[in-house]
Amino acid sequence: MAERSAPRTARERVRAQLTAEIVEVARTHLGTSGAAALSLRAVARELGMVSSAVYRYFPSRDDLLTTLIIEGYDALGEAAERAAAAVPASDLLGRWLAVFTAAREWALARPHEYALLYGSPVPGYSAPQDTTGPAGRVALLLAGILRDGLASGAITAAPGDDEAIILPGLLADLGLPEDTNLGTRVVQAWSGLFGAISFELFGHTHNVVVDHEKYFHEVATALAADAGLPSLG
Amino acid sequence: MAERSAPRTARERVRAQLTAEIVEVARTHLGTSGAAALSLRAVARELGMVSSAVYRYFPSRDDLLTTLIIEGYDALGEAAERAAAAVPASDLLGRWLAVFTAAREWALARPHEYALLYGSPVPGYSAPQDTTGPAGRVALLLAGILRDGLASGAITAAPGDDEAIILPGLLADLGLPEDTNLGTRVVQAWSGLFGAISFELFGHTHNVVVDHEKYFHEVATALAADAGLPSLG
DNA sequence: GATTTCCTGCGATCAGTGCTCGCATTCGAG
DNA sequence: CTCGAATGCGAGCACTGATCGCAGGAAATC
Repeated sequence: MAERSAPRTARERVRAQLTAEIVEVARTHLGTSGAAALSLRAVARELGMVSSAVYRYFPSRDDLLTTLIIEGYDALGEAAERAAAAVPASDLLGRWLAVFTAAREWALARPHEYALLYGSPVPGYSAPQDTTGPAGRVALLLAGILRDGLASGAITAAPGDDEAIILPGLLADLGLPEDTNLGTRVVQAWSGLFGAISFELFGHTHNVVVDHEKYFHEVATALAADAGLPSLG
Repeated sequence: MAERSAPRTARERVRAQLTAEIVEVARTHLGTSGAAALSLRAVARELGMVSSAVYRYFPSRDDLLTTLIIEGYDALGEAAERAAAAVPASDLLGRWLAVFTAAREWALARPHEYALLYGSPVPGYSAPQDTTGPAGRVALLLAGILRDGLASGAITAAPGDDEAIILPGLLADLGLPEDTNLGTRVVQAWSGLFGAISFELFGHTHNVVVDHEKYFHEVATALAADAGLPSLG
């Protein structure tokens, strides 16, 4: 298991590359056809190999999907982090809105991949446990903004029941106090963010909202206000 | 097309009943296996007929799913309406919370059916157009509460850009003014409601929220406050 | 350097799926 | 009573995910 990250032998190198190629082709197919239509055999065909050969790299179709999910969470998280980092750290509302907008734009650019992350869980019905890390990156960003605001005094947290609602260890990890409602507000904003994106992307606001961008901005600022962010960053 | 609702001949009667039976068996299978695993052949087997016979009743698997979706929206809407009707009409916050709680409980009781409604759109990627009616019933309820509050003076609407965000004809249908933000808040609450349910059901708040019921109540009241509902109904 | 183990790809195969089509049977309207 | 429409059946097509035994070649061991 040592030196897993640095493939020494030629065999390991070509295996790593072929694995990456399979994922890449799969993501392309995912983007055009959707997750339900993703066929392991079609991926194999496009790579010029027979279907059973793919099973040397992924034990099942669901494992391939899980890889796509993890990479998707990572890509989305990185996009949000980059967008937030481009805003002055003191501009709390600006960072908040940057995270929201980046997440929406990432989703709009690849709806099927987004649906894989935040739609119905497709592999069986068990939430993949090893995806919790990458999946939380966006929420981490939002929590970080609140923590910074708390430290700088820009935010005065309202008293609340966080310790009874949010997993206590998580609050500690996030650096948030236990007797306020900041943790709840973070989760609410997180859930509201992807709820809004899902509603737009899955067509629920079709024939309801005419200016989706403006609506989204409205939701983002409302959630920011709920979390205690002052209107002027 | 006349007298569609009252089947006269024996043939029409048995056809209507068999159609209903197919849907019922399909919903059972959906509840245990999930939408992706719903097999038309399995449904046919359970009904003692051959798979091709089902095609006399539903032109395709997706049409069967569409029927399940529409019936699901209707059932969910009816559950929410009944819960809201059980609260005194003057208790605005009580009605609001009743809608929220009823929707969550409906979803928790049948996660797969809920996922069919508010998860990733499964038939191809086109949002079924004939589902927009039943799908809006919950949103209609929320809008009705705000309209009542506006009429009784319990709510004073904040000025807003609704006419630029929400489809104007819809605002008129809902009886909401055009120069406030009530329409936007309704949609935000609607989206936040199902965002919260989806997050809980799809496992995103696993290892994050410990008391889901309390958290949900918190979100519901926060969205009510955003919409202008006073804390005491 | 020779040998043996392991890795990899192949082809055949299995069970299952959605869906189509032609053939009987049966029901209901004329 | 007759004829057409509705209904069910079974075979069949093209496809899927997944398994298995077999061959060739790379890698590790002797």
